[in-house]
Amino acid sequence: MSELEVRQLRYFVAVAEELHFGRAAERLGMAQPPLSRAIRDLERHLGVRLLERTTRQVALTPAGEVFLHDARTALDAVTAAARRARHAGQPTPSLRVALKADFDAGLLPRILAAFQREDAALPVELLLGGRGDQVPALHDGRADIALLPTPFDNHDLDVEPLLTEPRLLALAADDPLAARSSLCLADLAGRSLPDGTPADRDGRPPTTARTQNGREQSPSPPRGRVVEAQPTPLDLAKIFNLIELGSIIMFLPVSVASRHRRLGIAYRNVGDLPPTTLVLAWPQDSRSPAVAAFVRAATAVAKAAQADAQTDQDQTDQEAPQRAMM
Amino acid sequence: MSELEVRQLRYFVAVAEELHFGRAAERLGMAQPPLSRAIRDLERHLGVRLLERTTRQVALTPAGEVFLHDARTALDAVTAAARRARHAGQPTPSLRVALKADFDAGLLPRILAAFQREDAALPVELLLGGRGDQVPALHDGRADIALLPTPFDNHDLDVEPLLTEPRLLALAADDPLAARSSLCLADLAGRSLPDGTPADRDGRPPTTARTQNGREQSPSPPRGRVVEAQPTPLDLAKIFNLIELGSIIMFLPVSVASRHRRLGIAYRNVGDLPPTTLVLAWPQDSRSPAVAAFVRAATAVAKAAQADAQTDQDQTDQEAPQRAMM
DNA sequence: GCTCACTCATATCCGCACGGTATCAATCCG
DNA sequence: CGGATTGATACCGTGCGGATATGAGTGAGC
Repeated sequence: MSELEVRQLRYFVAVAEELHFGRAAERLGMAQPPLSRAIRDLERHLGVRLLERTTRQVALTPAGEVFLHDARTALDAVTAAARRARHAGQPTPSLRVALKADFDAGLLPRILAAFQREDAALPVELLLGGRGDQVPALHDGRADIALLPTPFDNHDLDVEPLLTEPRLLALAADDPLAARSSLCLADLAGRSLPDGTPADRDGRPPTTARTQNGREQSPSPPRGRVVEAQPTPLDLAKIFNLIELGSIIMFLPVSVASRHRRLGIAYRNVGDLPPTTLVLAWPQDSRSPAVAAFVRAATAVAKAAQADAQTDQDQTDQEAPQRAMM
Repeated sequence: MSELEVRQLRYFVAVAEELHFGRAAERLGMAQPPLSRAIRDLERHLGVRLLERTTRQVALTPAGEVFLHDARTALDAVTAAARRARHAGQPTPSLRVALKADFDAGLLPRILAAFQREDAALPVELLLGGRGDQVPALHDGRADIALLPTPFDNHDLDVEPLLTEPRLLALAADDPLAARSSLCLADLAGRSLPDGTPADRDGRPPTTARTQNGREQSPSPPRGRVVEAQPTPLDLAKIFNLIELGSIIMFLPVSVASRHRRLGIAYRNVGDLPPTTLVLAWPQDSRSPAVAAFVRAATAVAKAAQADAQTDQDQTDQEAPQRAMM
C-alpha cells in the first residue's frame, strides 16, 4: 500500500467536479488519456469504484462522494501547509486578518490599535475578500484569523463572538415594500440577494465549485498593509447600485447600514430577521501567540464597544423613546 | 508553483522527527542522498529554510516547526481520505466506533441497542484502542465516531457530552496514601500515571512521535464485530497489576472503578480531582447520517442513564447518607 | 435503422524525475 | 592530527507520468 499522492487527488477532484474527463483534462492542462489512466489507477489503488462511467455519462458513486469531500479538505490542508510555511519563513512575519470590507462593525481601527499594544503584536495584513472567502482563506493558509458575521460554515474553526447586532433590510426607496409599515421574511419571497440566493432562505449559499474571478479594486482600507484576496465579484458599491435599481435586496448589519445611507436606498426593519453576530474565527490548531493576542485585543474592544453602545442606546431611549427606525 | 506532494511531506516529517538524515532515510526505506536532495528541493520550492543543519546537527527553524505541524495534519487528511473512501466502498459499510475498553460508563450495550433501532443504523464495528488513540483514529479515517473521557485533544472534532462522573484514585491497598483520611492532588506529587505523566499534572500526555506497537488481545467485546485498533501498550489488566505493586497510581471514573474492585487495590476520593465527562466525538465535517443517528441514540441513552443514576443516588443518600467511599 | 459525433478506454512511446551508488567535505573526538 | 560521523554533491539507470494515435460504445439526427 504505497501512498496516495496529491496529484491523484487533484485529478480526481477535477473529474468529480466536471463530471467529464475531457473538460477536466483541459482544466488540468493535460491530455485526456493519462487522466483516465490516473483515475483508473487511483480506483485500483483504493480498491473502490469512485466514478460510474459510461461512454456518455460520468457520475459519482457514494464512495466517490465521500472521497471528493475528503480529497478537497486534504488538498486544502497541504496548500495550507505550504502557504503557512512560506509565510512563517518571511523575515518579518505578519498577522493576516481576513474580512469583508466594512463588515467590522466599526471596530477594526480600535482592534488594530489594541492589538498593537499587545506583547505578541505583529504587523497586520488585511485581506479584504468577498463574503464567503474568509473561511476558505483560513483553511488554505492565506489568513491567520478572520473577522466575519454569522451565519457561516465554521467547520474546523475556533470561534469567538465579538458582538451581536440587528440587521436591516436594504432596498430601493421606491420599492413597494418600503412603504409597508412592517415587514417579515415571508414578504420577501421571490426577491434575490446579491449572491443569488432567494431572500426568504437566509443562510449560506450552497457550496458549489469554488470559482476564481478576475482582479478588482476595493474601498479604502482602514489601516495596515492591504492585500487584495480573492476579489469580490460584487463589491458593496455595485451592490448598492443594484439595490437602488430595485433588482436585488440585501440584509445588512446596522453598523454597515449606518455607513451607507444614501438617497434611493431605504432601510427597513424586518420583524423576524435574526440578528447577526460578528465573530472572530481561526484554525483550531493555531498555536500562534499573535492570534491569541489578537483575540484578546478584539474581545476587549468589543466588550468596551458594547458597553458604549448600551449607554448610547439608553441615552437615545431617553431622548426619543419611540423614534422609528430611519 | 507546481504543487506540494505527499512524498515530500512524508520525507520532511521523518527528518524533522529524527533530526537525522541517515536515520530518517532508513525509516523511509531509502538512501540518505536522495532524501537530502528532496529536502533541499522542498525548501527551494517553498522558498523557506525549514531545517538548520551543520554536518553534525540538524534543527528545526521556526518555519520548520509550523510546517511540521501542518504537514502532519495534511498527511492525516490524505490518509483519512483514502481510508474513508475504502470504507465507504465496502458492500456493507459499517459504523466504526472507537473507544477504550471499559471506558463506556456501562452505556455501550444500551447505546448500541438504541442505535440499531434508528433508521440510519448500520452494523457497528468497535475499535478498542488504547487511551489517546481514539482521536488519531478519527483524524486518519479509521473510525467514524469515538466514545472517550475528557480531557482530550479535541482539535477539529465535534463533541457531544454524554455524562459526567467523578473520578477516584486507584492505588495499592498498602500504599501509605490509602490510609489517609482525605487526599488532594498536591499529595500525589511525584507519583506517576500509566502514560508516564506525573500525577499532579492531570492532562493529556505530550504529543510525541506516534509509536506503533505489537499485537495484543483485549477483553470481552460487548457486541458487534470487534477489531483490534492500534493496540494498547498497557491494557487495564497490566495497569492494575502495576497499581497493585504500588509502582503507579491512576485516576478512574467511578463506573470503571466499580467494575474492577479487587483485593490489593484501594479506591480513594481526591478532593480537588476534577470529574471526567464521557463524550462522543466525531469529525466536524461528517455528513454521515449514521453518525448523526448514533449521536441521537447515545444522548438519549445517556440522558436516561443519568436520570436513573440520579434516583439511585437519591435512594443511596436516604439509605446511608454518610457512607464512606469504599 | 444507419450513421455520425461524442466521449471514455487502450496501446505504445518517450522524457524526466526519483532513487541508488560512489565520493567529497566538514565537524567532532580522542 | 587522524579517524569517525554525517550531510552534500556527482552521476547514472529505471520506472512512472504524460503525449499521440486509435479503438469502442452510446446517444442523436435524418
